[in-house]
Amino acid sequence: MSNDCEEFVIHPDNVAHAKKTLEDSNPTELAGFFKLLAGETRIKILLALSEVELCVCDISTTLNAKQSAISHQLRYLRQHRLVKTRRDGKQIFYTLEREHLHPILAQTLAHMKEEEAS
Amino acid sequence: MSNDCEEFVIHPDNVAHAKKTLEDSNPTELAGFFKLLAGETRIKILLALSEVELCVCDISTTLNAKQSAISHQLRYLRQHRLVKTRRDGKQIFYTLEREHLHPILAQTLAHMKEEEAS
DNA sequence: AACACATATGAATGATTGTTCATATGAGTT
DNA sequence: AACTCATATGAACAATCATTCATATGTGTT
Repeated sequence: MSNDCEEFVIHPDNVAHAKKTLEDSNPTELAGFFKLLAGETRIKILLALSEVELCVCDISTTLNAKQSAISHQLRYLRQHRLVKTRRDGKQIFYTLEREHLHPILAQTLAHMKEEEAS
Repeated sequence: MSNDCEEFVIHPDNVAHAKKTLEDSNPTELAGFFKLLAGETRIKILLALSEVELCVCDISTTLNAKQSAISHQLRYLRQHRLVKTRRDGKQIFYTLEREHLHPILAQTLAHMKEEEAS
């Protein structure tokens, strides 16, 4: 019935090392960051914005998705500083907030073309 | 009532460009990849394995999590070729499958230390 | 001021994902 | 062969997340 392995340390050195590695990182933040990129709609938005500025309307046309779905995702991206907005009349234009773009994401977006091109 | 913006193209050039960018990438695959990293438990497992080999028991001790939760996540990581296994008697040891580790993830794991250390 | 358009948002619904419990499998030990 | 330990897995449940619909806000136009 019991699974005592959780009460004994089987490989103390490795476990100690792994625990230290964990403590030295920030898994929660990391996972949170990847969650942003883990949605197809959000990734599409980021890719769509990777070279041009688009208004909400353009984005929903591009992705062929409902305006409100896009708006909700944009809010999420906005809150996490991945995109920024500019109002022009009735329209609101979105661009990538490149300064806040985690180097990892920047690289990813860059990588994409190369890989797909080959 | 209507929101016609989805039927008219507001900024044709930008939309065309964005559509092309989208077609040239693979958003579904990309999102799928990030989904792997978007779980706190999975990221912790990957971090824990980043420098040492661990058996399932060690991992659940390290993360202070239930064995079956870990096993389920390990299966997921295995299926996606992020980790590989080696059996030694009753125990099964997990290591990162570095060859299959997407460059993005490899960099991320490398980055971590540097950033947290500073 | 009334209207139309672009975007945002709240609430509800549906889909996806993670964890748990119970149990199965497979290896070593007696 | 019976038993124990380590891991895996199926099914149920809980939690999280994305999308929809209805409606609100804010801007420009008549």
